[in-house]
Amino acid sequence: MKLSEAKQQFINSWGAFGTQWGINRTMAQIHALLLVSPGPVTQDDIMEQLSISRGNVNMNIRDLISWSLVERIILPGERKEYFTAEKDIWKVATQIIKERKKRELDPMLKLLGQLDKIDGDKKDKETKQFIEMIAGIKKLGNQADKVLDVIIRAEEHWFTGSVLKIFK
Amino acid sequence: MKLSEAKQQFINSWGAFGTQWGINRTMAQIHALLLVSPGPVTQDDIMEQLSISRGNVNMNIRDLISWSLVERIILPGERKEYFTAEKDIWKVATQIIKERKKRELDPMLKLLGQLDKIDGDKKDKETKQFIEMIAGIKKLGNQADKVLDVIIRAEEHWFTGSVLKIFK
DNA sequence: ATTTATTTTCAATATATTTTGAAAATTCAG
DNA sequence: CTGAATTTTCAAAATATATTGAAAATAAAT
Repeated sequence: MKLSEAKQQFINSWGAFGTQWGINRTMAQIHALLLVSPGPVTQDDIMEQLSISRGNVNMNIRDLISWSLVERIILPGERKEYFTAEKDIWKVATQIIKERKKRELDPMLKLLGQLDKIDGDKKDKETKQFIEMIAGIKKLGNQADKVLDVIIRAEEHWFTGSVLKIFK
Repeated sequence: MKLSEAKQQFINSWGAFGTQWGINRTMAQIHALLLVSPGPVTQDDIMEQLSISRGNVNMNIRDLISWSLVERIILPGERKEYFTAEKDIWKVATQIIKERKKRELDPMLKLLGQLDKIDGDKKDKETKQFIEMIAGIKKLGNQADKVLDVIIRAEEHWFTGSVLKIFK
C-alpha cells in the first residue's frame, strides 16, 4: 500500500468511526488529515484535500479548537493562518476524555441529583424502585468519573506501555 | 417533584444524552421507559407513552434486543409480547461496553493492522511519522481493550461501591 | 485611509437519518 | 384450514443535521 493510499484510508475510516461516536464525519476527517500531515496546514489545503467548502472547514476547525485538539498557528511573515493537531495520541485521548466528562458526565450527574427528590410515599414500591434505579446510575456515574480521573493521570504508564499496571 | 414528572424527565434526558453518544433518541427513550417501568410492557404501551408509531417501536426494540439490553417476554395465556429491560445498571453498562468493543474497537484495531504496511522507504520522514502515529493509535486501542476487560470483570467491586479498588 | 487578503457568518440548500403507516408476513386459537 | 391478533417490513414523508457559498466582518499591507 502506498503512503498516500494509507493516509486516505485512515482519513475515511477515522471519519466513519467518529460518526459512531456522535462526532460529525467532516470534523473527524479534518482531525485525521491534520494527524497525518507532518507540517501545519491552511484552510485552503483542507478544502482541497477533502473537497469541502471554506465555511465547512472554518466551522469544524473552530470546533476542533474548542476541544483543544487543534491549534491555530501564525507563521511569521505569512498572512494565512495555519493549523496543526496534537500528534501524541495519549494526549489526544485524555483531552477527549476530559472534555466529554465536562460536557456530558458532569451535567448528567447534576440532573440525576435532582431526580430522586420525589414527593409522596417513599415506601411506595414504584417510587422506591425508581429512586433506587436513579441512585444506581448516579453511583455508576460517580465511579466512572473517578476511574476516568485515574486514567487521565496515568501518563507515565501509557508511556511505558503498561496502563494495566495502574490495576492491582 | 412528582414521580410521573421525574420519570418523564428521565426519559427525555436519557434520550438527549444518548444522541450525544451516537444513539438514536427514540431508542434511548424506549430504553429509559423500560428502565422506569416496574413490570413488562407491550409495544402498544410504548407507542402510547412516547407517542410514536408501531414501526418505530418495533425497529428500536429489536435494536435494543440485539444489544442485549431488552428482553422479549411471553406471558402464559397472553397473545401479545412483553418487553423488559435489565434493571441492574452495572450489567447495563458492562453489556454496552462489551458490544461497543466488539462492534467498534475490534474492527478499528483490525483496520489499523493493515495501514502500517507501507511500500517504499521506511526511513522517509513522512512515512516514518505516519507509521508511528498509526502505531500509537494501535497501542492506545490495545490498552483500552485490556482496561475495558478488567472493568467488565470488576463486578464485585462495583457491588461494594469500590471500583477504584481495582486500581493500585 | 484605502485596498487586498483572509476569516467568519448564516440563510439557503443538500444530505442523512428517523419516523410513519399501511401492506405483508407471521403466529396462534378454534 | 380459516380468521383474527399481532408483528414485521419498507417505501414514502418528515425531521434533523451538515454543507455550501456569497456577503459581511476583520486584519494586514501600502
